Amino acid sequence: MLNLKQDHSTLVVLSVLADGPSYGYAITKAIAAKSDGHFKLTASGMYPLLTKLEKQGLVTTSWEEVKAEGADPDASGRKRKWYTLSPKGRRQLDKHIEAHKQMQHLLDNFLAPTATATSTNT
Amino acid sequence: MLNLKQDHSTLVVLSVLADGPSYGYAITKAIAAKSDGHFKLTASGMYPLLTKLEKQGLVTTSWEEVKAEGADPDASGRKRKWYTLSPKGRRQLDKHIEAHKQMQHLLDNFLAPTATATSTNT
DNA sequence: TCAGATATATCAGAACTCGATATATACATC
DNA sequence: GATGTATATATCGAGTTCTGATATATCTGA
Repeated sequence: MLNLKQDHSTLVVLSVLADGPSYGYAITKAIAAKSDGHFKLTASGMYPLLTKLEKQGLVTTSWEEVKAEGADPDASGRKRKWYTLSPKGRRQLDKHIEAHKQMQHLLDNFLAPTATATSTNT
Repeated sequence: MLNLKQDHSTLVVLSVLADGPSYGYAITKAIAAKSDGHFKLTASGMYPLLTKLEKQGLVTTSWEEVKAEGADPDASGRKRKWYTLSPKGRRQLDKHIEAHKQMQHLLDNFLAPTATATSTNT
């Protein structure tokens, strides 16, 4: 079980929201499912991050009541805070993906089997 | 210019040392060169990390004097602290590489082109 | 002599991490 | 109706990490 750091969390959360609006609890479940149970983003990591994304204008939010089946329509039940990826957020996701790919590419130079500097022609 | 975080720093530093012993200043230069000038690991990130690696037994160290050309052999000149990858460090490097590859693999699930959330229907 | 490169190292304010805690509803089972 | 588990959002705080600034000292070339 790998705890995600902010960089990866941001990438992953924006990616999940690119599939459509969602809310905190569902996002944590989606991340666990999509990573085959390997990624873990707990509430204490998720909510501060979502608040940050909102402040940066990458997501927009709205509250919605969760009506229980056959519940009194006037009763106030549990609430969900929905997060929707904004156009700015989508552009940011693209940037994050690009940056991630560049990072991977650059790291490849360090992951190669320790070459004994043989022939390296250009 | 990307500042490296500890996870990546560790991977990259151990990787550089896998090519042979080196010292702090040279490692920062090697990282910059190997990453085509994109990775930056400053002194304030490098030395605490090297100390940590030493404490963990991943590297062994030794001081060596840098003799100036034609200098008095008895004069005490500038010193270098050399870092050598230990067998434990090499195993740790392998583990880091493996973990990194798994992370990449898992992240792929989130980087795939999002179905068509940019819905075209009106 | 002066500037810039080499070389190691710490400091401190800021940011981040993450288990624990708080609050509340929903639902199945006993 | 009590009990436990899942759903749902959110903050706290001790510990760790990050990073520009600072300190110290040597070497090299103009």
